[in-house]
Amino acid sequence: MAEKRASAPRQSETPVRETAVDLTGPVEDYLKAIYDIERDQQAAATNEIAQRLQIAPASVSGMVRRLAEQGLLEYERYKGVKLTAAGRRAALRTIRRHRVIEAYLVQALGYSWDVVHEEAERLEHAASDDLIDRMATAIGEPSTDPHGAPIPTRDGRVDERRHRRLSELRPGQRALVTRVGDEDPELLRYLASLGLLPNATVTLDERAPFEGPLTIRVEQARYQVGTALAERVLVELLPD
Amino acid sequence: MAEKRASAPRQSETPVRETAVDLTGPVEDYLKAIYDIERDQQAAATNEIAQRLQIAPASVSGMVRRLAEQGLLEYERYKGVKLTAAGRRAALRTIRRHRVIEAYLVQALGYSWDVVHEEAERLEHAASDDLIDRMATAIGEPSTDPHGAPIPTRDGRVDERRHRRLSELRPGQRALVTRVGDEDPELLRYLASLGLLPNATVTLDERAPFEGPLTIRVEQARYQVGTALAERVLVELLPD
DNA sequence: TGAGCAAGTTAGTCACACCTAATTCAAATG
DNA sequence: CATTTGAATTAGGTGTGACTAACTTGCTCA
Ligand SMILES: [Mn+2]
Ligand SMILES: [Mn+2]
Ligand SMILES: [Mn+2]
Ligand SMILES: [Mn+2]
Repeated sequence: MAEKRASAPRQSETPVRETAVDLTGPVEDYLKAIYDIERDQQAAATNEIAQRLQIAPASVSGMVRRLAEQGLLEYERYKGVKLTAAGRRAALRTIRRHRVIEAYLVQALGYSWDVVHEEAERLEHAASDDLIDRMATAIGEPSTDPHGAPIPTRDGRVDERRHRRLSELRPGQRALVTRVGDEDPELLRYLASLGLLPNATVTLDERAPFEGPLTIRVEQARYQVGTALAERVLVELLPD
Repeated sequence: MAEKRASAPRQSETPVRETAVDLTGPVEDYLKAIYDIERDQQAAATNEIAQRLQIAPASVSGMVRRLAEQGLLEYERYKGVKLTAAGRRAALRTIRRHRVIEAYLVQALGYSWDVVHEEAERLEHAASDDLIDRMATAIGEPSTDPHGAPIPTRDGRVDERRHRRLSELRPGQRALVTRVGDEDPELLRYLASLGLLPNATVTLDERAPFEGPLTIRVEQARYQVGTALAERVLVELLPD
């Protein structure tokens, strides 16, 4: 027993500005969510954070104020939040953990890709940096997780290329699947059944009007898929 | 994101007696500690629980009352606590997790035995049953952890044989090391340097009077060790 | 320009898990 | 059998992270 708890009492009299140590699980999840939202929009809105974390917007207001006081966020009331450098560093550390864990579970323990997200969502807060590094080494330092998301390096660098969505292709265009949404096990199982995995080649044949279904080809096979699915598949355009 | 939190709000109006679901990390540690103490004494004293968990006795009083209300403990004020059947089940589940994790870290990831306890102390609360089973399978379903402690089975059975301490041997007796204390990394490193690992054969040569140092032999080599060390090494007597 | 409304914040509450200080209890001792 | 004492409990308090209900704010559109 005798483990350090995150909720230990403040006993330091000197309020020294600490270098982002020992964040709680919930805080790590906030930072991840904000990092994610910020990649699309320029600032993360309260409601969007709340939706991703499945909590009430009022709860987000409170937390966000505290994180700003700790120097992890820039926050102006009614204006949304942005990560500070410290906040971004912490977010990337957690994201690295999450993705290394997912990759390890699949490659070393035979997990299927549709269930690893949930497990990683908990383990990311409990694993030490050392464990994460050992896992990464054991599976050959992969550069992406099982869903194609890039794994940040130990020192917080990450491939930030923004890919286009399968739904944005023009008929006739061929592309490489680079990354798919990782949160919905059902979606992942369905994608697998279509062969729509990272590194697969996909061609958009037709698009029905008014956000209608797309006709795609994946390695010879033809499928019709909805836009909700096509929006969650990121691709890289292939030259003709 | 979107993970289930242990600190979710109570929204059920019906106070149904639930079947021990979803315990928090601290609660799991309490149950483990109480299980451990109960193996030696007949009931776990408040102060002893507090000491093991490194928290104030007052905190234990409060927690113990809540756990009793949840049906995990039998508790009578000023009389100490005992695990109920449900409490014991939960304790053994956590202990299984802890020990499987320790074994996996050593056997699959090359950890050294002196550091795995701390890592397991956190991971035991985050890993799913499925992950634990996969880990166990991956390393061949070991029956003990790296320190010789028996791993409970999936269905909560465990080898409860009580071993004697090295300090209790009589001069001339030969014994097999079965298990050593797992919490102190320094002790573990020292034991390793003496070769005093599970499955080693040890002979007690002499014992100095008044709790004095013991002279032991481990595979030909002769050492003098203190009683504090010898109390933390469990052995099984070998016939002459 | 000023309603109306959605987004966001504040106010007040709760459970959890810890703390210190003060008090109570039980068991041993003279 | 009263006193002492150490173990245990109670009282009161804190920080975290959630909630609902009530409010403010800022933006859009008539
Ligand atoms: Mn994921
Ligand atoms: Mn998480
Ligand atoms: Mn251990
Ligand atoms: Mn623990």
